[in-house]
Amino acid sequence: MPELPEVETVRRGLAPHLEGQHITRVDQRRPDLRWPMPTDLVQILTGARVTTLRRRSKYILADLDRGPSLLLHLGMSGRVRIESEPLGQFHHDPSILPRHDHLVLETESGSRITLNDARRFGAVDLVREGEAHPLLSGLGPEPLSDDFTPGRLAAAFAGRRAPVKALLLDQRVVAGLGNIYVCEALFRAGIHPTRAAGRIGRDRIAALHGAIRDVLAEAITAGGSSLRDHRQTSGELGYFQHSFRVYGREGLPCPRPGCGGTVRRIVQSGRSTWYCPVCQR
DNA sequence: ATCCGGACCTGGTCGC
DNA sequence: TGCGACCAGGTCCGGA
Repeated sequence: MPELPEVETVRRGLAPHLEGQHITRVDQRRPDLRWPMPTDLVQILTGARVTTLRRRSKYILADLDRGPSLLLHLGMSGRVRIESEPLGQFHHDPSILPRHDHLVLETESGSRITLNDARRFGAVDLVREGEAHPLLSGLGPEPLSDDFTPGRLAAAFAGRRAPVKALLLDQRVVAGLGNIYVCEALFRAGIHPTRAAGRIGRDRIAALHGAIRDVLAEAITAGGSSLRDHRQTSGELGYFQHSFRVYGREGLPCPRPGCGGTVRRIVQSGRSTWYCPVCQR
């Protein structure tokens, strides 16, 4: 489900409940999600203190005061639930069925953190110190960091005949984008999603670079608003879904003033793409 | 090397 | 109300 902004929102929601806290109890309810969880997961986590919660791409990393870091990925349907009330008194969201609660952490301050993932495309793993973890080692630059530059994007696009949409979904090119924010960034940059990446001019790549940063930053801000309102800490889309300009808006008018186009949906390598055929070229 | 389609899962929605 | 078809925010893998 979650792309970079949703994962960042989950991280921010989780941080006050985890950072500095000892994990007092761990309940692992199945051996695997997409892959097997480490056999020593419960042993490593129980009694450990979380020092820092970080995010890399769509992964949340909890550094521990002992040994490895905990790695979480929410896949398509992963959610995190935070409960501070004792069991039994908590009136939880009925849309999150306890049926798919796979991992539960309790902290010394009494928070209970539950990973729920119906489709089980998510992942839980440990990253040993100094290890080049296979899920992390191939990742491209963090889009909101200084590592992500127009030049680097241009270099990744050079000579490539694949549609620009496919390359933006490739986590080796830039990390953290998914279907939604790729559609939204291409719309903002006025670039047609089927255009061969290698045939986009430098100025338009620079515009795309800016659009990627803008849309992610705005979505994170909106996620933060959701957090302050206690609307969502779980990985669901926050307020920003009301700001989508093309995603999911087939048949609606293009929001660009004066454009007059109609948002279209096509399918590219099995996934829906929404765009405006008039102002995206 | 690059590109694409299929695979992994469950649940929600829509049309009949 | 029931049932099948189709769709979904990710990403790894294998074959062309």
